[in-house]
Amino acid sequence: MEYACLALIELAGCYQDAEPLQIRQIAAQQHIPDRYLEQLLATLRRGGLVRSQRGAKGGYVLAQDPWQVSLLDVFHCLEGGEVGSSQDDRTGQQTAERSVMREIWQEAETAMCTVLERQTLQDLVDRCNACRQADLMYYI
Amino acid sequence: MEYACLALIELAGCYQDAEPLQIRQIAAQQHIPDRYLEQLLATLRRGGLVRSQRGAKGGYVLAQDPWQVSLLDVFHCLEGGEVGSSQDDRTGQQTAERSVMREIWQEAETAMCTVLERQTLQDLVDRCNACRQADLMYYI
DNA sequence: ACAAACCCCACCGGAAAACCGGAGTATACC
DNA sequence: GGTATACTCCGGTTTTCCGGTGGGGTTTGT
Repeated sequence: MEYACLALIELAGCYQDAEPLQIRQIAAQQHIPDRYLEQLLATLRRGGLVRSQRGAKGGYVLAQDPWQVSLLDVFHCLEGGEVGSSQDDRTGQQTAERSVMREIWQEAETAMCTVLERQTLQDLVDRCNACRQADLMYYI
Repeated sequence: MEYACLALIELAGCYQDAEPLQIRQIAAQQHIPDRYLEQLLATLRRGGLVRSQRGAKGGYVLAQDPWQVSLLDVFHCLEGGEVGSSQDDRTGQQTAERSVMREIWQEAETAMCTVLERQTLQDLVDRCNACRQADLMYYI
């Protein structure tokens, strides 16, 4: 979840370099176990968020421009495709209370999604830079 | 999480009866395993949301009026008290990316909470009744 | 050919949620 | 008081998810 976003931020930061970033580099930069990150990037690739270049000098590149990818896209990609469709339907227990609860949960989730929707990878990169700037100010 | 809310809705619906509701009844009504519901209600009791009456003819009653309890209260009660304090802090890896990600997550959570905050138990009961009415309409 | 990189599948371990079971203990009612 | 009711506390089991690891295989540039 979080690791995938960190990797994407890293990729977005080097987007204009046109050089693929390797798993090892991202993992070292963000202090993430590389073997695990590999799986996450595979998921992101299957979701069409990144493209991979195999072989020597290979690596990963963002499939789209950083300002076209929202955090919501990342979430939908990671959450297995179907999120709120975890219906049991066992014996068809559809009490009024249950459906109302689902409604509320849906509303809450939607509220969360709208927040994530208006945060693109570019925004995150910018915020990171601003954050680092502030850190430097602290030193002076 | 969800089960606790269902139970509270049930309790809110019988609030004016001044008769305590038993676990068995709630469990049967909402198709929840009763032994599990027992634990949830114990948590809600410790959180001050419900009161329990022991012995024969005992059961549970809402501790406050249904319109004074929001879903957010329920959540805070169930989420163990401390929610956002799950920081690892292992080796102090506080990269700019990580703190930015935490910020976003916080924002998303806040958005969800504000939705939950303006839904009281009374609202849910009303919505349930409206839902059932609509179901009856369907029959005609 | 060879090494650097991605690719795939399967497993492990811990944490949390969901779910029982049993031994108490308080209360109502006779 | 005695008994039945029904909550209370404590522990154990199963399931699920996430982070993490291992051991292969396949593609690609030099």
